[in-house]
Amino acid sequence: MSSGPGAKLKDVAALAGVSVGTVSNVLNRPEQVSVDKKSRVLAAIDQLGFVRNESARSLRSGSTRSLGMLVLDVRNPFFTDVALGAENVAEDHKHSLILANSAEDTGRELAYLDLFEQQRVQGVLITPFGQVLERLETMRARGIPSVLVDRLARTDQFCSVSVDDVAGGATALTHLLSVGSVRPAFVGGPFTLQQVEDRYRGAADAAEAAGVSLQLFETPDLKFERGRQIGDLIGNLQPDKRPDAVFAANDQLALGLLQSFAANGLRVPEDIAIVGFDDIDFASQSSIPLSSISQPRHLIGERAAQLLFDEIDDENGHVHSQVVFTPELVARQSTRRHTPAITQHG
Amino acid sequence: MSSGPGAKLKDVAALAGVSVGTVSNVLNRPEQVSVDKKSRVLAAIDQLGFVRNESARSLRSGSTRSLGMLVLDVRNPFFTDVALGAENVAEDHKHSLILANSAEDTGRELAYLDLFEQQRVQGVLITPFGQVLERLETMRARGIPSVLVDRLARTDQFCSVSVDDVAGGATALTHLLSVGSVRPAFVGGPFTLQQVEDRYRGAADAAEAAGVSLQLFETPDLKFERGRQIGDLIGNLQPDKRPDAVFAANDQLALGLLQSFAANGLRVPEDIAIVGFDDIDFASQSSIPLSSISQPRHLIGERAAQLLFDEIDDENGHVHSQVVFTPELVARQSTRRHTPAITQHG
DNA sequence: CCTTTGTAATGAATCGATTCATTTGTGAAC
DNA sequence: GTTCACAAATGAATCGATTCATTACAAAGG
Repeated sequence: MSSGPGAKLKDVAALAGVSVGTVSNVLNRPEQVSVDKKSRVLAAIDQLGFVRNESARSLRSGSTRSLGMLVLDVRNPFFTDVALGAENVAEDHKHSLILANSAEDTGRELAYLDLFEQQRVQGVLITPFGQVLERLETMRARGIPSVLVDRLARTDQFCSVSVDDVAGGATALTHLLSVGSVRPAFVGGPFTLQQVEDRYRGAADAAEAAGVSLQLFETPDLKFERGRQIGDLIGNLQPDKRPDAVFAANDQLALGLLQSFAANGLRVPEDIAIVGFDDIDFASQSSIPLSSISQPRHLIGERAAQLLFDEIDDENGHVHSQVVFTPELVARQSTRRHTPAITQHG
Repeated sequence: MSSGPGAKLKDVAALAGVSVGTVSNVLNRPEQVSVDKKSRVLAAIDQLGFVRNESARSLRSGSTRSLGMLVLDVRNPFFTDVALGAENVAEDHKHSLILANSAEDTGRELAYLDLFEQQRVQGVLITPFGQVLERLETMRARGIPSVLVDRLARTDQFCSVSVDDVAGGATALTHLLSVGSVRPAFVGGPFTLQQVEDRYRGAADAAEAAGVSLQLFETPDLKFERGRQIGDLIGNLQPDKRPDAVFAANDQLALGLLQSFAANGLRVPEDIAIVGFDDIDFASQSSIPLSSISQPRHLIGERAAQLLFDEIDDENGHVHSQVVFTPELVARQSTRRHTPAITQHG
């Protein structure tokens, strides 16, 4: 198990007194090797500290045991959770997952796709940022299939795993109404983001169905700071013109609103209720625990990886499918119904 | 730029009417190739959609352009930030970074080290969990050096990049005293974690130097839930026996405390001040922004990668060094001095 | 005109494991 | 005793790029 650097298959074979083919068989088809030779080989491997050279293995065998995964932001726990789900499945298939970060940068996105191709990964999980579908098609033509994650494939050329943002938006707004809101508002943007668009549409439709109008605060991004800014704006409105509940397009914005309201002396949920989207860890860890719409992150990663292996293993018979999960409400204190009889202190 | 799968160097050479050696030169030493042949080769590459096979490249050249990085928890933004810093440096060296997650599991840790060895990465950045130093030594003997991240190397056999937790602890406690605390407490554990031990020691020493006693609430882990639990415990103490300020060993704990205090009607910082450690994003995004001790995460990753390349590039002349950063206080509302004259509302 | 020098280009050998057609060995069946 | 079937083991060919010793050619110098 110790010894000098660079022992190779040949050395192991020599020490064990067998052929290189046999050593390779011990590694790859142990059931075809007699017990005594197998143990001699294993002993030799141990003694020499032999580590198989993966480059050589995959060059000859034509298959790397790895998948590539390209996400928009590794710092975002949503994506790391999805990645962990995918990694679980990859592990079951004895593959490893190479995680890369496009950081919402077209150049980086293409560079990593190049890298994945050079590494000859068996398949790619990707949340696309730029216009890469065509590129992904040519990659598939060259034998590297891909699955879209957190994006609905509009064509039937791809498998995809996503979440029904329209339904999520509807759920959020219905919840606000159910806890007594009569002047709800939506905070989020830009509407060029499909997910923002969908979440808003779901909420707007639900409001209309209930005969309530939905106020709109459009933002250029979904960041915390922006939430604080909009929160200050809302806090300065006359109490009778101020929304009594807010649906924020994601939790970052919602946390920004929450901080601003706390600073401006607005009570949550008594003066104004808040529901976010994503249910990141910190939603539940906020001083006033934040209600949110939760996506099955781990499951998204798992399903995506399963679909990918499905295509890898059955190149021809595979039919693409679109998996759409319905997100669920997690109600917490930020939308607790305010019962006037019992004034809450906490 | 498109076309069928699997074009190889040989095909490119044939199409361009040159030898394979020349094509390889275009890829690796373009300055040694005449302009016209170079352009013909590039045209052929484009036409065939040739993508170089990285396995073959690294098998022959004996060098993979990649580093391995093994962290305790990819979900923790601290580690992703460190990884991004390391990735920047790797990129400058035209290397890619393979990020893996030991998830504080000895088995996974060893499995990934195996994987890195098989992949023949050029070097490893690691925050060790189990007893792997010996293993890392044999890896180095086989040509794969490593640098310890967020851990001080006790031997001079390794480079390491870490943070002075003792100093950080002292800073935290001194700060609490400076904003008027007379009954400070420390929350954290287990003390088998070096970092907890160090942070406590720093704080305890600072307290002693100031002639103040430091109350200790020891915890079996550093998670949010635990913080809430301890928070409830503290909240139930008699006001005159209750600490007037808490230093939490990390921000997760601190956020748990914060939530508990809010729920129990304790005002922060008026009734009790809180300072955390790590300065994660959500420290500043909490309803009551949390003071914290900030570590230069990005810089830690950069320095670690630089040290690693230093050893990779200069195998022999390299001398190991220990880089220790001093963390800095970021004071926010959770430790704002309470001036009795002006009662704060926000 | 011959030699020298230097730049471009060539292509066979090579990296280390896997594969597979072939050989060896063993026991059963006739 | 010969044949057959089957399992175990062999080792040469192979994957696709890189490397490097060698060749080709042109320009410069004498």
